[in-house]
Amino acid sequence: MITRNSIPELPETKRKLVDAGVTLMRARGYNATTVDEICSNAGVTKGGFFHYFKSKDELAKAALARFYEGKAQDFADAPFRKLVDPLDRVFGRLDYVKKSIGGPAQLTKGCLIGVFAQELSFTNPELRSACQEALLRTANDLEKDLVEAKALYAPTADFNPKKVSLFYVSFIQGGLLVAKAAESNAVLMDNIENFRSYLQSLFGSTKKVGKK
Amino acid sequence: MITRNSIPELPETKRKLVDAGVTLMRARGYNATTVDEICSNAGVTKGGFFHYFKSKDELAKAALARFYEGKAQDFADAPFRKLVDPLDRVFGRLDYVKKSIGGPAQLTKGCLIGVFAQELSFTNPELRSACQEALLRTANDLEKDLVEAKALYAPTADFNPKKVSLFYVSFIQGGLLVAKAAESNAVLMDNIENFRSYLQSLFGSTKKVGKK
DNA sequence: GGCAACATACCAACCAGTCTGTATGATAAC
DNA sequence: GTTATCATACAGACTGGTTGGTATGTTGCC
Repeated sequence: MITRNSIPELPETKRKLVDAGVTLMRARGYNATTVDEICSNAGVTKGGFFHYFKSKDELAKAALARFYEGKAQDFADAPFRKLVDPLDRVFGRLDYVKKSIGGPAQLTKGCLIGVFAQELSFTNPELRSACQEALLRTANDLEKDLVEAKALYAPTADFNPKKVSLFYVSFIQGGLLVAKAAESNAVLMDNIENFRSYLQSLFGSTKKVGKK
Repeated sequence: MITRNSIPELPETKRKLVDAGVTLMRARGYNATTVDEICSNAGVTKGGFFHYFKSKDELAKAALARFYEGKAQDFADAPFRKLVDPLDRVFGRLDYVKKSIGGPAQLTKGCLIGVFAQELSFTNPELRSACQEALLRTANDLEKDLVEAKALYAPTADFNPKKVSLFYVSFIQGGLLVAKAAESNAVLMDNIENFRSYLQSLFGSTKKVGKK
């Protein structure tokens, strides 16, 4: 379960531990990140850590939740949300993702959800399930706009908004992975443009495309 | 560097160790797989392991190479290679991937390249680079057919075969990741169909599509 | 007899988690 | 308003198990 309302009132120390966990585990993964590292990174000692978390595992759950909530919040507040046309929101989302990734030069730090899904799915059922939920919610977020846009502009078109949304989540996650290996975000940028082009073909040329 | 010609003549014991490494690390990742596990899985003791490998790290490199070579061999031998029409080969590849994944029910064990890329890119430069090379080669394999097909059927079309190939690698890797988290291959299957649909839009309706 | 191909025992480092201690602030008693 | 009580929030030393790697055999083949 990803609990909302967990953001507002975290003790300072606990929040620092979670943040350190997010940062370190994004880069090194779960197993390669030690509790001691998290502690020193957060400026806390072991006593502090285990005062707030029963185990390393539990911190990982908190880190995943915090990471997801943070991203969800970013997207909830993003400018493209205010667009009235659903298809504008779809393309606006792509623009927003591109912008938040930064230029091809800037290194992306990776997605904690993807990291955990890859590393822990076969060994940690709880975290696997949490990753699944986070990924599905991300897809669902796009799906809503896609359903609306389809009803409005291409009601008879032969595509499934849910599947297209999962396709979106897939190439983003895969793009992040390839970007890590290639030490370049160029792939991610290009992927988004390919997806944009695909969406344009699905919606015909009924609408103007996203800018830039 | 991924060395070819490493497949033919491996000592039986060494081969078993590498195979065990591939199997275990595909599921659990690098850090969560212990040398002892690999040994017992291969029916060898520690002495045997360190007789053939200087370190766990070196086995991982061998495992990655073997995994890639195996996959490359599969694709090199696949029936779609014999098709004379490049666009047929492109769609034939998609059919082949679908078939080798199996039905949505069957669980995919994941791609070692993706696992290593995710887990080790920031901590192990050598393996990161090896993953990059493996991913790029995979993309390049499709790219060749795509270039030919474009020259033949859509020479003026506005798409970049290299970028489309990396898009392909991305959604496959991302699809595998999501499939792990969701414990279902359905996403992968759907992704391939979406990509097929995208390719059809890129090539217009000039050619028949790949068969089911 | 010498070397490759292992087996077995062993070790030192590491690491998640524990235990005990202490500082601080709230609360209650008087 | 001062002291006793207690809980929270940590600090820091410690531990037991794990793990990558080593050192020392032993066996069979050329």
